Amino acid sequence: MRNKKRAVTIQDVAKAAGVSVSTVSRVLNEKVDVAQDTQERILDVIKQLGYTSNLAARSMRGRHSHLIGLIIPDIGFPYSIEIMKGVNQAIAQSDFGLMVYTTGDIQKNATASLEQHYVSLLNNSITDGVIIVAPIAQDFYSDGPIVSVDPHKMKPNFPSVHANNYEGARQAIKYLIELGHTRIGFIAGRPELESAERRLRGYRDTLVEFGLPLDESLIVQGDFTQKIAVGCAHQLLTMENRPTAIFAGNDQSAIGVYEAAEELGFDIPGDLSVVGFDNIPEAGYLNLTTIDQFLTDMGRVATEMLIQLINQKPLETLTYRMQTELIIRGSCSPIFQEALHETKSAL
Amino acid sequence: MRNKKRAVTIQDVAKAAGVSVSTVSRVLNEKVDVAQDTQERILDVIKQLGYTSNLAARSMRGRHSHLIGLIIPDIGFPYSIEIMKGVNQAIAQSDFGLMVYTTGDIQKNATASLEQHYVSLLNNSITDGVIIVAPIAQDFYSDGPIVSVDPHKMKPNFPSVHANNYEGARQAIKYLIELGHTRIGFIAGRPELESAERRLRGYRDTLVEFGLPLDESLIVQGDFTQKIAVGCAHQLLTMENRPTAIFAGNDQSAIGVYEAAEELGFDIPGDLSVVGFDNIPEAGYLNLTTIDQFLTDMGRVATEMLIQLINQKPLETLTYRMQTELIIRGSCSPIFQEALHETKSAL
DNA sequence: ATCCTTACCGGTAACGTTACCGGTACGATT
DNA sequence: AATCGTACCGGTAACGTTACCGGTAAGGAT
Repeated sequence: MRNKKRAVTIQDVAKAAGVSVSTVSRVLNEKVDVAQDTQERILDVIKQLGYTSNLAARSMRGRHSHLIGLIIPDIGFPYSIEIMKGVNQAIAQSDFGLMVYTTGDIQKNATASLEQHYVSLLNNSITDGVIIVAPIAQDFYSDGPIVSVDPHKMKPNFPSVHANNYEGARQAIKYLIELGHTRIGFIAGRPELESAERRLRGYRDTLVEFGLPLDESLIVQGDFTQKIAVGCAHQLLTMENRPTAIFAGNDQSAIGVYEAAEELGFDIPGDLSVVGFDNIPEAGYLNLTTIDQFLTDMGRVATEMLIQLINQKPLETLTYRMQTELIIRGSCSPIFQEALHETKSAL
Repeated sequence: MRNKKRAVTIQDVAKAAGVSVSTVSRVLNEKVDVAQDTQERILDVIKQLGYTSNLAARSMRGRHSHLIGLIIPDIGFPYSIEIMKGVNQAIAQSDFGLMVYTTGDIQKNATASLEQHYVSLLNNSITDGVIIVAPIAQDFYSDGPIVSVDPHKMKPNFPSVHANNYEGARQAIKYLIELGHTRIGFIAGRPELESAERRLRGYRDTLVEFGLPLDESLIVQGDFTQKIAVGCAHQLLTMENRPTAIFAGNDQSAIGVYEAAEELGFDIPGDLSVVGFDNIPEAGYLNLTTIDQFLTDMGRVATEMLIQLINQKPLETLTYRMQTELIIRGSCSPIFQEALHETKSAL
C-alpha cells in the first residue's frame, strides 16, 4: 500500500458519470431517490472503471461496515475449526464479510484483557458485531453487539450459544452404565472452563443417580489436549483396580486415551471402552463413540443471532442451548459380571 | 454500531493527557520525538481510558493497516483448512491481523472477476496485502502486494507458492510400480486446475518411463471431491481387467475410493492399493499412503513472502516450489506376479 | 397564475487518524 | 552575544465516504 497507484474512488466515478458523489453514494447504498437511467449510467461507469468502495472510509463514515469479527482460539484446534465452519456457513448466506482474529494458544495467552482489546479493536472501528469463542471474560465493553460461543460463565451478560454439557455427560455415563460398566474413569478439562465443570458435574451426578460409588481416584485432571490426556490415561490404566471405561472430557483427550491404550497394550473396545465429547471429524475416523455437541451448528447459530442483533431484530433467547446427542460407534463394549470379576481378581 | 455510545478517540486521550493529537499519534506509532515522561503519561491515559485506535481511520489515512487478507475457497475443505493453519501460524508470529474472505464453493462460484473483486475490495482499502488460494485468474489489478497459493497457472504474473505436483505424482506411481503393480488407475482432478493437470502428466510420464502401457480407460475424470470419486472408483473397480491400485488425485478422492471399495467388498490393501495426495489429517486416521505436499507450510511460506513484500524487502524466489514427500502408511501392498495372473484369469 | 408536492440531485460537514510542516525552548557552539 | 542544532510538540490538511440539508424543475391542484 506504500506506492499505491491511486485507486479509483467515488469521485472518479462521479466525474465520469457526470453526477455528484452524493448520487453515486446513493446508488451504492439505498438505491432510492435516483432516476432509473442515472442509476444505470453510474452502474456502467462503476463496472467500466472497476471501482470498489473503500471499506475503511465506508465503515468510518457510515453506520455499518458489513463486516463481522470472529475472535477465536488457535485455529489449529479441531474444536475451533468446527465452529469456524459454522460461522462461515452463516456468513456465506449473508452479505457480511468475516474478520478472523486469533487469540493464540488457548492455554496461555488468553486473558480477559486481551479479549477486551480485540473486542474494542474490532467493534470500535471496523466490524458491525463480534463473535467470541470460549471467552473468559464475564462481560465486555463494546460499541457493537457481541455473541459468544461456549463462554465460561453459564449466564454471561451477553447473548451466547453453548451446549448442554451436563446432559451430554449424563448421556455418556448412562450409556456406559447400561453396558455394565461400574468403574468409569473421567479425564476432566480445565476447571476454569464452564463446559469442563458441567461435564464433571454430569459425570458425578449420573453415577450417584444410578447408585454407583464415587471414587475420586477415577477423576484425573486433564486440560482438553491430547498430550496431557495420554498421561492421564496412563495414570488411570495402571492404577490398582483400573476402570473398565473412560469418559474423556473431549475428543482430543479421547485420542490421548487411544494413544496410551496402545502403548500399554490395551485393546479398544475389548479391554477398555472409551467415550469422547465433541464429535470432531477425527472421532469418526477413530470409530470413537462420543457426544455430539454440534459445534458447527453452534457457530452457525451464533452468527445468525449476531446478524439479528446487528439488524436490531429481537432475539428469541439470550442463551441458546444446543442439545447433545450420543453418537454410538465402536469404542465401547458391554461388560459382563464374570469378566469384571476376572479383572478384579487378576489385579 | 447503530446506537454507538461514542467510543473513546485519540482526541479524548490527547485532552486527558494535556497534549495534542499529534503527540498521541506519535506515541502510537513511531515512538520518536516524544519525551520519556510524556510518553508514559500518554500510555497511562490510554490504558485508563481503554482506548483502542480506530482501524478504519488508521488504515484510511495511514500507510499501512497491519492487516492481511486471505481469499480462500470454502473452508469446509480440509485442503483450505490446512493452508489456513499455516497462514495463521505466520500471522501469529507477526504483528499483522487476518481478514478471511471465502469465495464460496470451490466448484461453482469462483470466477476470475469475483476474485478480482475481492482483491480490489481488500487491497484498495483495508489490507496491506492479500494471499489468494487456488486462484483462477492469471493476473490481478491490485494496489497492494499479492501472493498466491497453488495458482492455476505455473507461471502467474505474481509471486506464488505451489507444490511440485509432477514430482509428487511420480513418487506415487514409482512406489506402486515397485510394489509390482502394473495396472494403476487414476482419478483425475478438475482439468482446469494446474495441479490436477500436472499430477496427470506425472502419472502418464512415469508409467511410460517404466515401460508400462498407457491404458486411457484407467484414467477417470474426478473433481477432487469425495462424492464424485466414489463413482469414479466404482467405474474403475467394476471394469474388465480392473486395476490393482488406484492413485487418487487428492486425499478426498482417496476417501471416496475407500467408500467404493467397502461397498464392493474390496479389502484395502489386500485387494486394492490406494495412494492419495495432500496428506490431510484424515489420511493419517485412514492409514492412507499419500503424497505430502505440506499444505500448512505452503500457507506459512506464502504469508512470510507477503510480509516480505509489504515491508518492501526483496523476495528470494518469485515462485516457491514446495517439495513433496511420499508418506508410506498401510493402504498399499505388494503384488506378486502369480496373484496378478490369478486376478487376470479370474476376470 | 400561483402554490404545493414530488422526484431527483448537489454541496458540505463530518468520521478518526496520520503526514507534513512548522514552532518553541534550551543548551551548545562560535 | 549571536547563532545554531536538537529535542520536543502543536496545527492543519487531507484520506474516501456517507448523512444531512437544501435546491431545482416538473407537474398537478387550487
